[in-house]
This record gives sequence, structure tokens and C-alpha cells, in this order.
Amino acid sequence: MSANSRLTIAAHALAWIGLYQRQGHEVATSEKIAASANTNPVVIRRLLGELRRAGLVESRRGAGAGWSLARELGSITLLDVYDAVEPGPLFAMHRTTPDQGCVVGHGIQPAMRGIYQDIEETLRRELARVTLEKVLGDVLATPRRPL
Amino acid sequence: MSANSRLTIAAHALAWIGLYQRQGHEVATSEKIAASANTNPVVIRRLLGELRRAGLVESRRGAGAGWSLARELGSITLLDVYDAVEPGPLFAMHRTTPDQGCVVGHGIQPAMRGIYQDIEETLRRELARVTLEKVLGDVLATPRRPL
DNA sequence: GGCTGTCGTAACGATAATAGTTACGGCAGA
DNA sequence: TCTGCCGTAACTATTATCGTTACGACAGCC
Repeated sequence: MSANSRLTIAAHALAWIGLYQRQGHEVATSEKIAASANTNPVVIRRLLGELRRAGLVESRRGAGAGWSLARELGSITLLDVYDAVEPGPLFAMHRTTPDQGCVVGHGIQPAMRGIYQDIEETLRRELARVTLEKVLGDVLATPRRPL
Repeated sequence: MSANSRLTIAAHALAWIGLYQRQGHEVATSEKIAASANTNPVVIRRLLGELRRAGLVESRRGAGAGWSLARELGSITLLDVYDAVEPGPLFAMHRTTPDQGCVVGHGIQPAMRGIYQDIEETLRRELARVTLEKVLGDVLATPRRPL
């Protein structure tokens, strides 16, 4: 499917900011988050910008600038993040209109659309069951060294 | 997610072959299927080749060559097709290894892997509930002209 | 045995999305 | 005024999908 890492990186950033704030810090910088995720600060700023548009984080400019959570980790779900950073549907239709003179070509798109809707609804329910609080919990529960 | 149309086109091809065979024909050619899907015959042959490797269809060469179902439409599910034509996982991890010296960087991948596994398992269950028989049924149930 | 139609597959180009990088203006607190 | 970081544009690299052309291989038929 040519899967991308946007959801993973966004969840990483949110968990990082959440933990950082619990350690008493006010704001997190894209540079520190990028160092943890081993990527470029611009990638983080772009993703966090989309999360800000969705109302999940806030940013301050000027001196002492950085990012902070707009909502508690426990009230943010992977579905919120998914909707914020993933634009399109899971499965695509034909790139060109099928032959409408053919019975299958005529009916295939309505049929698949209905089926895909059900499947995506199930996916969304599943994503909504996972909060970022749980993500951070799972992160912290990972043993420091493999046995 | 940069969704692709492979599952859609593969389902289209299977439904087309199934209906064609019910109309009394022996084998379907990639050219006819491609005409219905409004794409190139090579695209169809590539997809059907993957379905053949998965044991869903068979192909004959030589004169009177073409494609036929290896199993009944009712015994083929969208999960079978999905596994045949979609290689990777739904969500990707970081492209580079996160900072293992950071608590979040160290724990994020095991955490997300577990979460993604559960979600993909749910997706697979949902795909397994839809047979190609139902797809063809939905296709044929589509009204010829919108009211 | 040659003819014919289709598969099987390689090869190439077009398109698009993601991701990484550099650069730079703008903001706000010290 | 200085400083640190955001916000964003711009460019490149990489990758996957899709479309297309081309051609050898195969098998039934005349």
C-alpha cells in the first residue's frame, strides 16, 4: 500500500511532548523532538502544524518558543491524529471511470464504495479506542534492555 | 495515505470473470477485462498473475487462452485478494531508527507495533467477512439508471 | 508445420506522495 | 537589540503505482 510513517511520527511527537511536560518543562522544540525521532525538525514542524490545525497542540513563537499539548494525552486518540495527518481514504477507486456500458463496470464503484465505507468505519472505531495516554504508557512499559 | 486501486481493480477483475463464466464462457481475456475497467491489459495481467500465485485464478496459454476462477466467488474473500495484491503493512515505522538513548525513542516502536497489529487484525477480520460473491451481488444490485 | 491469439514479463516513462534538506522572514521575550 | 525558534517556501531524493510498448513463449487449429 506504500504505507507512510506520518501517524507513527505524529504519535511519537505527541508522546514526547506529553512526557516532557510531565517532567516540568513548559514547551518542547521541534529540534529536540526531531532528535528523538531521528529526523529533520522541519518534518516535525510540518506534522505538528497539522496537529495544531486539528486543535491537538499549540505553538508559541518568539523567545522561549515551542510546542505544548492543547489537550491531555488521555483525551487524544489515534483517530484524532489519523484524521489530522492522513488526508485520503484507505482504498482508492479506479483512476479512470470504468466502462459504464458494462454491467460490472457500471456497478463496481457503488458496490466497493459501500464496502469500503464499512471497513473504514471499523478501522476508525479501532483507532478511537487507543489514546495517546496508552501509547505513552506502552512506551514507558518497554523494558530498557531486552532479556 | 496515497491509497492505491489494486484491491479495487482486482475485485473488479474477479467479479467480471465470475459473471462472464456464469454467462457460459470458458475463459476471460485480459483485454476484455481491461476494457471493462478502462485500463491497460498488462495492468490486468499483472494483478491476475498475483491472484494466480495466491491460487484464486488460473490461466491458460496458447490458442483460446485466458483466465478462469480457481475457486468459487463465494469462497474468495476480500482478505484473500488483499493478501495477494497488497504487500506491506498498513502503517509504517520510522524510516530511520529513533534515538535509543531517549525513553520515547526507545519504546515507541515496540509500542506502536503492538497497537498496529491489533488494528490490522481487526481490518483483516472485516475484509474476511466480504466475499466476492457479495461484491458481485452488490454490483448487480446497482440500479441501471439513477432515479 | 505454420498461423494465430493470448499470456508472461521486461523495460521505460509519467505521475504523485513522502520525506529530507536548506534557507529565510517573522515573532516575542530577555 | 539580540537571540532562539516557529512557519513556510523551495528543491531534491526516493519510492510506488500505473500506463504503455515490445516481444518471446505457448498451444490449439487449420
